[in-house]
Amino acid sequence: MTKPPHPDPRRALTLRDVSEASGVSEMTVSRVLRNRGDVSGATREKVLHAARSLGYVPNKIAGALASQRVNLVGVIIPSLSNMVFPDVLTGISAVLEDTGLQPVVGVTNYSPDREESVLYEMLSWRPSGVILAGLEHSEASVSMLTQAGVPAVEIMDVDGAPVDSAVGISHRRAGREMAGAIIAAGYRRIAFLGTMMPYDHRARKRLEGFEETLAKSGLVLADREFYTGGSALLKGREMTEAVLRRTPDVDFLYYSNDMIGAGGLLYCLEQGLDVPGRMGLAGFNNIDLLDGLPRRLATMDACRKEIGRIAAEIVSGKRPTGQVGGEIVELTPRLQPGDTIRKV
Amino acid sequence: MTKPPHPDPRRALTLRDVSEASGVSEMTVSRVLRNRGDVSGATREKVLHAARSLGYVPNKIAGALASQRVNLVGVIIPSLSNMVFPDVLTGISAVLEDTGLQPVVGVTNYSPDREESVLYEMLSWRPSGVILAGLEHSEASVSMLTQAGVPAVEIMDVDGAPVDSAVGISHRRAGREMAGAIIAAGYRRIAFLGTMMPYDHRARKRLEGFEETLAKSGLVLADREFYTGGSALLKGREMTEAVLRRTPDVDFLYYSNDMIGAGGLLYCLEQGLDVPGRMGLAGFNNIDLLDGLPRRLATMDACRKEIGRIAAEIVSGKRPTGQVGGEIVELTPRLQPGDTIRKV
DNA sequence: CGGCTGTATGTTATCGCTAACACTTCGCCG
DNA sequence: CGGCGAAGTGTTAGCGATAACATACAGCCG
Repeated sequence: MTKPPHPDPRRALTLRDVSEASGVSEMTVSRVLRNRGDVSGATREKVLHAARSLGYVPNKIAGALASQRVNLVGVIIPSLSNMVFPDVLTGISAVLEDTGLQPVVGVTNYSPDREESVLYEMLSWRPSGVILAGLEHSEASVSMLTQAGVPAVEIMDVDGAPVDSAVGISHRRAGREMAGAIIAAGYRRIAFLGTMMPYDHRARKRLEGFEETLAKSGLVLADREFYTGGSALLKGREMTEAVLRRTPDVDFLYYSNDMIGAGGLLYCLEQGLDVPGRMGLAGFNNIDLLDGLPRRLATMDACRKEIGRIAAEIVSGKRPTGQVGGEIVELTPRLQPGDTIRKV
Repeated sequence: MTKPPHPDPRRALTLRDVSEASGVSEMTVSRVLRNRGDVSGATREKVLHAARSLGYVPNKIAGALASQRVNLVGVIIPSLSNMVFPDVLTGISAVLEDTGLQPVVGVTNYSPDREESVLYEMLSWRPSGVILAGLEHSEASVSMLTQAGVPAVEIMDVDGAPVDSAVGISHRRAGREMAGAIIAAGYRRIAFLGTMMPYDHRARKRLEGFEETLAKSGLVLADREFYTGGSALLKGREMTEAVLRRTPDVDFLYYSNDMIGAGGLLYCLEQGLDVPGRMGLAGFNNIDLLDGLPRRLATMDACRKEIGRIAAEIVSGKRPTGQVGGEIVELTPRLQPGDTIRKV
């Protein structure tokens, strides 16, 4: 059997193949492909041509092992179907794009155990940074993060102590401010409708802040309703119906997210309720979807893209930070009164 | 300076650290951590204890290089904000979970150039398979895929020739069937509202199939309207308003996706139009959101989870396929008439 | 009790690439 | 015109793990 023009096609190409095809050393090929060091124009052309015509794709595994550098950033979030996280990812990608870093996404489904294993898996690839949602993590996760020796940014929340850096808003404060606005508008029989998830700490903190401010005005929640899973829009409807049946005199519905809020709003409008006169509504997150609703739901912007951007700046060392350790960036959520709270 | 109990904490731990801490060879540690080969119970315990107490996280980069095996599967999709792709990912993850493989997601924003660079980046990590949306790719992408020597599954679409395997539905057929149902219900002045994106090939194919069937009944589109970017729900409203103003006598609105369809539906109901009597509507995808709408939009299920599942089975070699090369799996989209098409 | 089998462990040689340094040529200056 | 710096290229030695083979030590049989 004679030597074929291309060696065994099942074997992946290596630097050596390119080096042989172009008549220079592997090192020079490596330099050309990474744009590093001095290489003459003629050699560069030769090498690039050979690499392209062979269809060579560098092996980053070997490269990373040799250089002890990995251009990946782990991003760990609870869910993709939440609308919220794609926005954060957009912010992250926008910044990372011109740093040579690349985000790798892991999803936990709000489970601390899954978070731990996703984190373990990610760290085993030795990323140059990690961004993860929330401040609550298993003990093992925290110790992995500190051991890892790379920047870790906890995002979305600042109510607590981060392992390293944190970027987010205070959900307690968001809850308090929303309660304040609702009370100021004159509503008094207020119900909460939200997720059941024991691990949605941010929704929990918003509720805590919310009730705290109600209490200061001598109020307590008139009713509360929780859900898990399913189409959020539909759940919003169903929960709203349940609350209105059970507690007909409520005058305000505070939802833990915009999606169920939108469902509730559609339901109220169908029922012919006077919104915001007889009934006020508010959600949380300021998702795009709201723009298309018959009426703009009151909500609070969670600064999602901004959070992503800043987190990415921190992991990529782009931030003009003087300090050695982590930094905490608290953003301010903006109340969007929309059309579902009475004007004062 | 004396030797500290733990060596330089900035240096990441290696097998050697664990091996020294437990008094066995690196090889034995490696065997324990991978559950491979025969290791005595006593040694296993010793090693596991040492690894845990040190907080050792294996270096998969080195492992992958040595074993020439990478437990990653690249998944390349156009967008995360589309609602569609998270479902596909769910299907993929569900299957991969018990194969030891892990999906890594890349997003192209419907740009062939970005697709090419995302693919290049992924292949440079030598994944054990690639799943990517659509059958249309740049020449370079196709050649990378064939060269890579790993299973490649093109998903969502089967109208065309795949590089290796394909799993999806025929969008031409979906368009034809929807047109058939609409005509059968007696609608005649039909408009199309959809994405402008030149690279949304699947929407294009649906429209082609749709017009084809219209033509067979001697019909042509009464109007068409396109959009790019923005909140899809809002765009659906705006486009619908534009069409109704421009062509008041249309009696059916066919949307390229459910989200804009939902916006259109809300608009029509607000205008007090008789749906589905005076005006019929249909979308595409059967997204969850529809469950919460005042009326159920007619749509067609794109079998998203199923597609993800089967694609994952193919890349993981779980499929009882006899053939050597790729296989093509065509799923059948199901028409969901909902409440926005007249019953015949 | 020699030799054989099998279990439990250690040794050696990569995997494909890059850091660090060594080595040529030049050109240019004193 | 000898020497020195810079530009361009090559050589060597790992990076941290695993495959494949080698070894050690039981137990067991004829």
